[in-house]
Amino acid sequence: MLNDPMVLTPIAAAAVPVEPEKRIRDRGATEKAILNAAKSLLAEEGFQNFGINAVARRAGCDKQLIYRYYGGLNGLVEAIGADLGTWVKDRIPEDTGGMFLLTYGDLMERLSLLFLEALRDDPLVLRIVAWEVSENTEQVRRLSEARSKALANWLERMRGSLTPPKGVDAVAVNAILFAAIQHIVLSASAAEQCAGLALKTSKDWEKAATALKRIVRGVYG
Amino acid sequence: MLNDPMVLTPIAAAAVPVEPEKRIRDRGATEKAILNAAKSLLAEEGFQNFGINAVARRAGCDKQLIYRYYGGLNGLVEAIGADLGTWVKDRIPEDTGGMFLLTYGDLMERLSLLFLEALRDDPLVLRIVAWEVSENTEQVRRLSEARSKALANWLERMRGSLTPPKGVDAVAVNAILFAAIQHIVLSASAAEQCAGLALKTSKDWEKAATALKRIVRGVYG
DNA sequence: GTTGCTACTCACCGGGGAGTGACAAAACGG
DNA sequence: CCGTTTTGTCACTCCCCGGTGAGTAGCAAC
Repeated sequence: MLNDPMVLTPIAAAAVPVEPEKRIRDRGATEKAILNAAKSLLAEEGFQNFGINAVARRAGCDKQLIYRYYGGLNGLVEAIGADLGTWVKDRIPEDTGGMFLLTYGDLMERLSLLFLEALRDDPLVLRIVAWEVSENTEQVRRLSEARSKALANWLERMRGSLTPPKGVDAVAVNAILFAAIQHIVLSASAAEQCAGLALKTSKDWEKAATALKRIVRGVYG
Repeated sequence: MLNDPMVLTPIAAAAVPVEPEKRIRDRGATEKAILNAAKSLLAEEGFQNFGINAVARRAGCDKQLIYRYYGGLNGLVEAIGADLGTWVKDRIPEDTGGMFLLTYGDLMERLSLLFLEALRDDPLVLRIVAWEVSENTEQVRRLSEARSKALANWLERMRGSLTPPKGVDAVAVNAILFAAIQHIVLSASAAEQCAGLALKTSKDWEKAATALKRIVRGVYG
């Protein structure tokens, strides 16, 4: 009643006979295309418009394939999360550039700034952070866990034999420090400012970095 | 074809003749009901499921009234934002309890903790903060502005004649401090932890507060 | 060939969202 | 009393979502 394919299809097919743009049959490539589509979609649009349909559209394939290859959105998100385990390591130089890190304060100052930089130019992870504080589903919880575990691990490995000053709860302080960094970058990406502090130009960011250093030095000396 | 009201309606009407539960006609009350519904919905469910239909459902009225009285969701959000201007003032004691705040450090320590507390038990504002870092629409931007303006104002008023230590960019440092607080509370509400720091029991929170104090004292002395 | 597997597409379903126009009924003004 | 305005309700359209079942196109072995 509404649509009669037997009438419509031949006409359409005749009107647009070419423009095949045939997707070559390659499961591996398609899977990658889907994963990349998902990542870039998440990075560019955020979790708000993140859905099966949108990913399929961007990947240029049918959503059915997402169900088949990843078992739906959940599986796809999990696949994204898998990369997260190595994010910090990949993003941040393992050796801190031959610097002499004599004290725990030296270390944390350096790591804070590195983390800030890394977050600043990884929109995907940034969106995930935003997601983590906005939703509390199994999906997101897994992402969150993967990320925080990797982070803790990384911190531990970088620490080496350095120890924080006596009487300072380093876990708590570091959590606050990293929370601050995440929120600053989040705010900046959403509104180009945070609590009255402009975060647009590189000059703005220098100010933020200086303040951050000061804070770190304040606690850790 | 699908539904024939002429057949169905009389039957239904006859079957359920009573149960009037008549909404009394009172525009003011209805407006308030809508606004409260919107606020509580936002506070409890977050911005994700925040929409005309949901608000109307919760308010127990027709969504048409939201369009009529508030001009749609935008207007409604703006009405919510209007309260935000006075949030800090309402939530936090004007006089800091007869305390002796001798230094800028004293002040900021106190304000930080107060802010933390205030955020912790105001789910609505917390959700708005999450919204601010997740979306960048005109709607949210207005909320954000109202809030940050009020915050800056409040800080300024509380500061009085106290001045930060020389050489410290108080604006930047405070932005980072408040960012940290916001993110900690956000994280806690979403995952009961932040960067490996548990944030569930009051003991956990004491640890966080102690660390925060240390940080503040570190920069401001 | 034709049989069978794999990669892929299509058309459709139910559901819920935003938004709108027409209507019912109470309240008000004369 | 009657007409108008205000207040509230209903029914409907359009759109997009997630999900699924049925079908198509390439490809390889027999």
